[in-house]
Amino acid sequence: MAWTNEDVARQFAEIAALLTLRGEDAFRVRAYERAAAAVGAAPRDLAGLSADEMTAIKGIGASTAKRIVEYLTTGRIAMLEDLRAQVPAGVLELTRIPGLGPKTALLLHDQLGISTVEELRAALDAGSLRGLKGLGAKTEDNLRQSLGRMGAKDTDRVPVADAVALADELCDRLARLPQVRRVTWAGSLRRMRETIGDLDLLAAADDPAPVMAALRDADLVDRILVAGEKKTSVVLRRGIQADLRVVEPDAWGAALVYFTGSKAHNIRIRERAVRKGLTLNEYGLWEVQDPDAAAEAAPVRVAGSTEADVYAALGLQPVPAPLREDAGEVEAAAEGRLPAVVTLADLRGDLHGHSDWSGDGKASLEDMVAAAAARGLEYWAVTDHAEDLTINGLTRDDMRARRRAIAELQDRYAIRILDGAELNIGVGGGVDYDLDFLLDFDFCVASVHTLFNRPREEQTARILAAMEHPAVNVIGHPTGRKIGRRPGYDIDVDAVVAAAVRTGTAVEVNASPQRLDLSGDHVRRAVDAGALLTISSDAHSVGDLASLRYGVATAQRGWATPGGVLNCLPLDGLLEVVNAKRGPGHRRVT
DNA sequence: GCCGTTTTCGGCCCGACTGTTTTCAGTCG
Repeated sequence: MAWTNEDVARQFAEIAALLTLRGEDAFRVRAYERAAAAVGAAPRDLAGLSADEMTAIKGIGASTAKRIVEYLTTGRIAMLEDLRAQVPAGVLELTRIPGLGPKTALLLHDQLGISTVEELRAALDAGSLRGLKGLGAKTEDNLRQSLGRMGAKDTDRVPVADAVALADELCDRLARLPQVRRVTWAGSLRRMRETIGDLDLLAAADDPAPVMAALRDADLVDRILVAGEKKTSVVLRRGIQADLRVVEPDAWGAALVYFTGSKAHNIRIRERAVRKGLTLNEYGLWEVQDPDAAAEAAPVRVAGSTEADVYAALGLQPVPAPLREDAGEVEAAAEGRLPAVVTLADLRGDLHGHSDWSGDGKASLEDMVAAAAARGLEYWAVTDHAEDLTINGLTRDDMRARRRAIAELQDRYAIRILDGAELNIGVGGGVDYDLDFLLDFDFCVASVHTLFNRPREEQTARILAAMEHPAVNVIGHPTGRKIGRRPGYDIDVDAVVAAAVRTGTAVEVNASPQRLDLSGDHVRRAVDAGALLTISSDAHSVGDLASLRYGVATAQRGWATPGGVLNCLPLDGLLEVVNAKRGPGHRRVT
């Protein structure tokens, strides 16, 4: 049961979807959706919890806890099996067609017996949808178009870094319009999720019409989905959807809160507004109108021009965007115990990077050092691959030669160049070279690069063994996942995190947008356990150093503070940690 | 189905846009 929480979350999400299709009470549906989210974000593995401990998690009640226990003990949830038996599998698939929701799916099934996408296609061709209540020619047309595009790459989520580039481009263009006072991107992109489903753009302008027109007419746009007064949606040629909202400047803060989400976070703070006798929408935080008041009485806006105003008026600390996932941040903000999360400016160095001494490095050592220095870093560790990685690794002689190159560069650059290596964790937990040779390095990352599909116990034991080594300072990309390409290898993250605390080894937040490893959820577990993190670019080129922002955002999503991040320490503090790991019997790093 | 510093019962966030309708349902976020 490697991914218990994710498994359970999926079961609940499916229950919610099937209940919706059955036309069940919307609040019951939401309860299951909320339970799915709560389980997915839970800081501990559910397998180790009793039903009582589960209900302590917000969003898990007696009923859902019982179903979790049922799933953990029997591997199935009877309620879900019943639902599956009642709703043909294809009907759920129908709702994945854009513009086709549960009501229409149910109508198609009940009236025409349609329960697969193929049957819908045939029904459209045969013209048998005509005459159905509420389905006119236009809807028929839209469905035909949607079906035509199913299977096209439209629906794929894009990596966060690609989305940032696209969103920046669109914002730059809109910012040039004379009507636009402010423009930015919001949504899951601002929360810095790992992948992005659509781009949410927000602009402040007194006259929205020209701004809407500018997006509709942009050459990046493939087609227009929605063209309203306050909202425009388009699909970009790149295949991703972009939504634009334009508000008056006084509503900027409230609109930014609304448009940043997450949906669950918004619901949470809107409920809080209601309890305070207020109502929150994208135009502001308002006093609730007295129903007896004169119809022409102007509504009173309590807050709206900045996000901080809106949160303050709700009695909340301002919540950094990456934390807005309804994972306890609202409660923490209400109690004034929101963490001061790590920021890019807190990073004093980068502890994982490559030069072209590694076979896969794309820039010279000096170019990398210069680039790290230009970013204002105090230290940079060059951690080229070690000899066991036969394709890219450096022999001992290579490492000695590189050491001379570092010394020569060090004379000319103020930034401290740490002589490092990225070691390979062997199948038994051993690493490259020998102890004596390893103690000549200043800093070592150790990572798994081979044999990804070992059993969980073996894979975990392998990493734990490497953590015991006095020269291993951090475990690189601890789960080995590549986003959208391969899942992580099967390890017990909680055990790794516990060992990190015990051995004084850090765990990496690899900032490469294709890794983001640890993930935000795993970071949260590490933070809760008190493990030390590194936020490292794993740069293989000069440009890769810019990835640090994604590592920082991932650490923020896991509630990490500068105090829990090794490379937020000044150089002497960092070296103290390295020497502490080595223990008294071994050579010191100075 | 969940939840409570007004509540253990009766609430549960709020709005834009489209299409098919003469006042609103469905979908989406």
